[in-house]
Amino acid sequence: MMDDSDLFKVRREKIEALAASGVETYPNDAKVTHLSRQILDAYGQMDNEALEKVEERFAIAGRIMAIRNFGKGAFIAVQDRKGRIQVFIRKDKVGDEVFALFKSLDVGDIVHLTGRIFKTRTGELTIEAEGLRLLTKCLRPLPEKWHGLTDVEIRYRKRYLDLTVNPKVKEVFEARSRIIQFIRTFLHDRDFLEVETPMMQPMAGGAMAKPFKTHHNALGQDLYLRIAPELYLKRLVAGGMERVFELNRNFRNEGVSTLHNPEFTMMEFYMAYATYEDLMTLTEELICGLVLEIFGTLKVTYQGTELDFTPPWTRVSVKEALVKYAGLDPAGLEDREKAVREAEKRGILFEGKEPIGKVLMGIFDEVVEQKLIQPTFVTQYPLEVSPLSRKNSRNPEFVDRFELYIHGREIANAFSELNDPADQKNRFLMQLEQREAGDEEAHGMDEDYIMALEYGMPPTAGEGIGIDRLVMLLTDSPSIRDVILFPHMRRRDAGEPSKTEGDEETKRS
RNA sequence: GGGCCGUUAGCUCAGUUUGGUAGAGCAGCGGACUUUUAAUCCGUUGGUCGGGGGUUCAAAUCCCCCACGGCCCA
Repeated sequence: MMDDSDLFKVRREKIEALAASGVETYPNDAKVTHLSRQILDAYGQMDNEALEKVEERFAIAGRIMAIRNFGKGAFIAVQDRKGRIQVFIRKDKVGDEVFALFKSLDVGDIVHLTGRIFKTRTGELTIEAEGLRLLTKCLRPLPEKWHGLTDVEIRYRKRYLDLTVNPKVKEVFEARSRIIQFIRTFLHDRDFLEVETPMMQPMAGGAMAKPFKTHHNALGQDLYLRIAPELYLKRLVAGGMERVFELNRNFRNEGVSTLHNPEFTMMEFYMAYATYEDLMTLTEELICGLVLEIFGTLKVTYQGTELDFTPPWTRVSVKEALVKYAGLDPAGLEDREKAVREAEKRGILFEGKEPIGKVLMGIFDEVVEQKLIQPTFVTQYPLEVSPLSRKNSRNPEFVDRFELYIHGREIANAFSELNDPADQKNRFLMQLEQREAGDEEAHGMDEDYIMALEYGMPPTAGEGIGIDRLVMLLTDSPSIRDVILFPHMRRRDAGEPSKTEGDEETKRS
């Protein structure tokens, strides 16, 4: 379709002409000696007198991002993975043949350049070209040099273009990589073992969410994409892997928004002989370490709001938070009827079957969550919404759990794990009741997990941290799509179901 | 799921209120120019106006449906 556009045709003809003249059009033998950044760092401070004494020759490669032509000379901006450097090419230096090749090049072409360095009149360190090769032709015009690519839909669908022309985008993903690297190192340093557990599970457990369903043809078996790795990781703890973590994708069959992508990255870790209180301290250490790594300070700005990560962070129970942030009368927390009335006052309606814990959390989600701007640990969650969590010793209606909120968003969820198999079985039965009452997200019964607990899992604390949301905070990104390279987008040819798709996928694997 | 906004040249955008031959800048093409950096100057090509239907002598513009996206709400 777009192959017919004049711009495409002109560029294809250029490369066909080169091929016809005997030039290898897609060579792969070009050797690179320097990155743009290395040259600028090493020689950027020198004046021309000093640069003249530099005998070294530099070979760079990258994409042409700008061409400024002057008849028998030209400036071009070449972009590699570390930035851009300017190259000056002059006819009397490179000769007629190479200069003619240069004249046929376009912005977007990937080239190899060799030469010496000097400074221009305006003081910019520049390579004076002695050699030039076209490595890869860019057949389609790049977005405009000044405004760039701003259409967010195209940015997400064609991320390669976004990365090429919007340098900030790459910085976000470089930060993401550093964040993940930091987390791995942090946990390895504390003797955690990184593991990988099934993403395709016969039943999707470990969280309350709707799963994606798929099917194994040879086994004739339905499978679910995991909503959490939790139950497998705890089986590992039962097996003696006392400290494990997994940093990988979860899948939840829910809506998409600036905070939700159907697949998202979660880091879960489990630590035997620790409690949820130990994990609060560990979480402060981890996230403060990250914030310092990325910003060099604990006070950072996210979307115009200053966040202060200086520990210790506020710790407040769900009930205290309901009183403090939602203005509930403490008496309204006592029984279900009063709680429902409090909820109704705030416009939140309940059908009539939800246990009190769900009612309290309903108010919490609606009213309190958005007010937790500074890093805050919310503790002591109702039993009904925490089927895998250990009961609090003093108040068994609540569990030893916390969630970390920053900027009104849940960033982490952790608890002292329930390792009493009888209690766990009862909790699953409670969940089944909720499921029968119409709660599609209620947890299912996992007999094998209970059996693992029957063999014995040591007292353990576990936590999940939403990596995408954390990266959003640490890169000042307003949307989760800005921190996921290829966020899920609705297909554009939605009306036309493709018959071959399934076949292709089988062939590929 | 609901509300609002958007979709016009490869890219960034005017043009829609008030229907009357579809525009600009950049990119491209031709020409001038050997220290520019959004280089400059002269000339010039390029459009199923997201898709479909309707109203009208006439629709990018008004009406309806659909697709995709963004923001807000649930």
